[in-house]
Amino acid sequence: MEKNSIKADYTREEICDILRSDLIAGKYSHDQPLREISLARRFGVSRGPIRDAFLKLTQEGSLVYETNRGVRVHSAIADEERKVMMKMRLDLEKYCISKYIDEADQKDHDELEILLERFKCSCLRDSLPGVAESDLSLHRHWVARASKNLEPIWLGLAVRILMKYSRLESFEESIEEHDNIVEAIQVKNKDGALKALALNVI
Amino acid sequence: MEKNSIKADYTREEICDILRSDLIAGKYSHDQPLREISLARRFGVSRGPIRDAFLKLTQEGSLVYETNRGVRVHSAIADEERKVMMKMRLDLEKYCISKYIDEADQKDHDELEILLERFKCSCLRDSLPGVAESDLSLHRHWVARASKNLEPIWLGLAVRILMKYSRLESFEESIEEHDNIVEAIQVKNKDGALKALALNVI
DNA sequence: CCAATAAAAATTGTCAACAATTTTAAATTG
DNA sequence: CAATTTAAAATTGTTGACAATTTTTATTGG
Repeated sequence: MEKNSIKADYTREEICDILRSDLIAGKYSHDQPLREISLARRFGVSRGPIRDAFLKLTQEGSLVYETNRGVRVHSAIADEERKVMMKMRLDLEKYCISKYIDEADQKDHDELEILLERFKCSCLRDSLPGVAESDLSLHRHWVARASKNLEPIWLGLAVRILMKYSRLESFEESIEEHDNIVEAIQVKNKDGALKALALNVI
Repeated sequence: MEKNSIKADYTREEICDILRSDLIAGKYSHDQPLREISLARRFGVSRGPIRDAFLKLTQEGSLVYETNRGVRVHSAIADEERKVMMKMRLDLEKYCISKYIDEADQKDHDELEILLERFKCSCLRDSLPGVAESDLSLHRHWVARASKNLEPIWLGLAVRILMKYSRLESFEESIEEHDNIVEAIQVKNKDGALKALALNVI
């Protein structure tokens, strides 16, 4: 019944993704330490894969690591820092969407539609963890398709930005914003897509 | 005699830093795989710490990881991607220098001077690995002092940018550029520092 | 009762062994 | 000889054990 008590065997990547969406959803409070052993039990693996996931999330910036003391949730970012990050993320994602419009094929468009649908479902039915995860997946789709090089950089920005203001969003507004972005992409309207993106990201 | 045959016990962080500067210096060719066992022997540790370092460098973007196949050196970034990254890095570092000028105390300025001196020595005496490493350390100083949150993001950008064009730089020019940046910082001349930075980073 | 010290518990750091997978080399077949 | 199959080697994935460190608890002395 309880999600966390499922004892399937998870891979490193799955563990990392699950922890990331937990963090975005605010499931752990700021500065709270994460323990290797308890998470190892939760995911039914040994400490190795947990440590791997910690390292990745540390590099992304959502966790902080101190020698011999393990990791804890990063403290909240300041408004000024958030503004810098937003600007960087917007620049990056603009470039990616522009490239995506040029290069995406039918298969990409199909996947895009599925991800958009999944995001809408999450907004209507799920609670925050699901919404955060599907929002990230949707944006990640065009970023990853445009540039595998920029993807990890984008992810680090997006996660930290989401961690701060994940609570207050109006879901209906968010659905409309994403509808506008995807619609513009589908008709290859670059200007429209970039403007819609700017409204959503800032 | 040979650097790589030294068998001291290195920590995870040291291994990560050494590998990073090796990568920046172009010591490994593109798409070349890095093997856990041979590096474990080189650093006199077991595979665990090597794996940790691989994960960090993968997240930064200089290595690529594939399941059951390990890591290999990332292929070179395209010019367009590099331009996007440069813009992001410049924005980020401008914010950091501006904040650094406001907040740095005497101890910071002392450290800054030492790092600048070390960079100059590297330019005059060392080969590329040393220059890349001390260049990164110098910039990292004001970034880390201004924001621990932005530091990992900056590092990811700086490393990828350095990896592409690390061979052709003129060292004398680079010394002058960094002299100008640090001098402006020391007299708290924000405009001058930001302009000097823009000349160095772009 | 409080502070300082000492013992115990909890946690992280590292390692070596084994399992699973991939790559390379050898053998087989047409 | 080339293509396929099979066996061997190399490499990564995971685990449990033990060492080193940190944190918590218990003890002691004033």
